[in-house]
Amino acid sequence: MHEDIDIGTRLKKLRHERQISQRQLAIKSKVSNAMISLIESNKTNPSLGMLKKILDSVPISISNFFAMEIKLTNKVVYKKDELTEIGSGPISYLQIGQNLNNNQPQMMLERYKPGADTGKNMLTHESEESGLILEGRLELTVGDQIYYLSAGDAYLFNSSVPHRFKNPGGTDCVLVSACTPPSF
Amino acid sequence: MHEDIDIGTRLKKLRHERQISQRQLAIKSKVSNAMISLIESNKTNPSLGMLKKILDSVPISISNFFAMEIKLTNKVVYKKDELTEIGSGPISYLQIGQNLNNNQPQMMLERYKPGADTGKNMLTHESEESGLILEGRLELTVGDQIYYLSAGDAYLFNSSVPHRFKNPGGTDCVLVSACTPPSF
DNA sequence: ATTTTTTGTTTAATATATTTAACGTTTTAA
DNA sequence: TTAAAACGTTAAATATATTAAACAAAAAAT
Repeated sequence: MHEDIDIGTRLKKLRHERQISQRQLAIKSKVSNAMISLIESNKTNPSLGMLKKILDSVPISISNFFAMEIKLTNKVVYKKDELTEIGSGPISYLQIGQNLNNNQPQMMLERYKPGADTGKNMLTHESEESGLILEGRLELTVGDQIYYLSAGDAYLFNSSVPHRFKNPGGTDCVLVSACTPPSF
Repeated sequence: MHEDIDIGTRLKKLRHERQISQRQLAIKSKVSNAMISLIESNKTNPSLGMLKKILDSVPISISNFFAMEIKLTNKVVYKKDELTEIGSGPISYLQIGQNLNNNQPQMMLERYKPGADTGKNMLTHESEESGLILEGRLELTVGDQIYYLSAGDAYLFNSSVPHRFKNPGGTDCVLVSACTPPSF
């Protein structure tokens, strides 16, 4: 159900990156060095005020501290045929990159065949998403509103609002989208 | 020096968005309702385990909870001629949306005239950026590497690495890009 | 070689987060 | 128009985070 977070290794990693000792960090943040030790070994469940005091001295924001991820790849360019297909059937999603981090935009080249539809049970996820139509027409439902877009038009909305994509036309609908953080 | 964070109103706002009462939230997250009340009125300094237990039941990540911003607009669709031009001269940047929040992808339709160049002093900012070429050719420099891309090709890299865009061809280069968080 | 610092860990003392149980107020049902 | 349920707040009980102080091990200094 509720798994606890390993803030210990997170903090230790951050501290090692900055190359400072527990005691140095303790002094900078005006906290006991014992506290740093206990947190790093996950022997305590620190309060937010405590964590903030420490992170403020680094400095790094709480948000970024928890978004902090390990760099995996140094690949930059993905040739036309190197995009990874993560869709199937009447909807194709060609994603730029693989194993995306939480702070990266998930950019995709999407193709909807005539009539293709994400379905009547609406999509919701914790992201912000944006897109721009390249070819064809798109029927976009966001909340209780229905919009019709054609080539050149664009959208931007919070994905926690229920939404749906459909190609109402007789030709393929092609669009480029970006989603932050990645939705799947 | 160290200012404390107002997680009280943050949580209250989140709870109101989801339209649930303190007690309902308390039950969902298996926490006492008193705790929710105390947190929302900033009368206590909750532990991270406590906060996570609550946020897990919403659900929302700690990172996003602290990145959470006030919604400014409910505009969803931007027609072809409603994109906002934020470039000038030989490079055109048509941005989707205005006054973007920190957690939104900044998506742009970019057009580089022949020879257009972001300049030899490289760009660096704290973001992740991605793009896909629609027309023409692009010379992309990231770190000490130079790449050549044509229609259909794409890129994805960390913007803190110095980078540069140039159109080396004789025709316009058009691409769609996404940057998280927005770089300007 | 032997202090002298600096490292990270641990224990007991104490400060405070969290719960349980009660409170008064407002909303919903009958 | 009274009863019952749900709302958010508060006080005392208790569980636990945090500190101060002492610990052994390793690194640096003399």
